[in-house]
Amino acid sequence: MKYSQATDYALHAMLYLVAETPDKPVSVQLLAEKLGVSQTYLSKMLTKLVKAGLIHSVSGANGGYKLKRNQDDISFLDVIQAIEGTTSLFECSFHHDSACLIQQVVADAEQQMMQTLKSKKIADLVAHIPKQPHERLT
Amino acid sequence: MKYSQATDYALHAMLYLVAETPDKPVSVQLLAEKLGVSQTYLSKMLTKLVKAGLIHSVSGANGGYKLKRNQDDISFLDVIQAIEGTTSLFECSFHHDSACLIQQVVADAEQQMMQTLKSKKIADLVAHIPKQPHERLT
DNA sequence: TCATTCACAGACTTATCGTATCTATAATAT
DNA sequence: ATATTATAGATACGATAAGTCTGTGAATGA
Ligand code: SF4
Ligand code: SF4
Repeated sequence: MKYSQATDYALHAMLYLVAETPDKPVSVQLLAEKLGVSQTYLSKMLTKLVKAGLIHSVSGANGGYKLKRNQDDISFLDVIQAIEGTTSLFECSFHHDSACLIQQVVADAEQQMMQTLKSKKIADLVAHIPKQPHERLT
Repeated sequence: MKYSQATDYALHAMLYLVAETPDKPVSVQLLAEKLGVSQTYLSKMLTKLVKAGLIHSVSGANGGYKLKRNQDDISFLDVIQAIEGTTSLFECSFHHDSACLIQQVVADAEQQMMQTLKSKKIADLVAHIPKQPHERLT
């Protein structure tokens, strides 16, 4: 059970967007180059981020992506949920008259994690971005 | 991103084991019947629980499974990790000289969840077990 | 001792989902 | 108009989850 690699890409892309100039859009071509991933694939994730209202897209020449909200407003949770969705980690596959307590327990725990992820903002790591392009491990 | 259905089965099986008599082993046949799942498939998960040291298996006639440790000692986290494994939720697929902060943030959050799951014991829900066999939703 | 009952292991099939590519279309700047 | 860029859809591939089948070996009890 793991977050998808797409989430990894999205988080890194957001990191670059936060670090870049606040106004001028950044093309997917540049981002893909920095991350060492194909443009078409990365654009899928960026589109999800757009639909989640985190970033804004500009079509046409000199277009690209830029932040939509205030950068201090964008949390890890926002990005992760934009990619992974918001369905809860555990859903009981049974049913009967009373409510499901196992599900309740796991949901509580997941809430703890979400709380933390919500408090951490992407902008918190902005100083951390490496100068060189990323190198893939796998 | 979801826990596997196997985790669902395992949690419910543990619930039954905790509720049953403390000493006499329960056969996989009975458990499978209660949960409405095939014996061979359920036994895979029970074997994982055995290897994780949570339950004990007794071969031969009148055999089955019974708890190994003190029942108050078995947490949700124990069961979940026995099935899902212990690899962390997020692993950065890149590398460079400095340490990975994104990974750190997510790991911290995951730790929060694990903390909660560790504090919740299976035995806490023992009064909750339904009399009737489970009915599958999907 | 012998047959029965059980857990256990491995091979195997199938379905589902993540990963990735390709292509076509629509929007915009020059 | 043309080049540039995002967006959508179709498609292919691989990995993992879900589930079945079969055989093996251990304990029981008759
Ligand atoms: S978790 Fe509890 S409520 Fe949900 S199906 Fe199992 S026993 Fe019923
Ligand atoms: S250290 Fe930070 S920037 Fe570098 S790969 Fe890990 S998450 Fe990405």
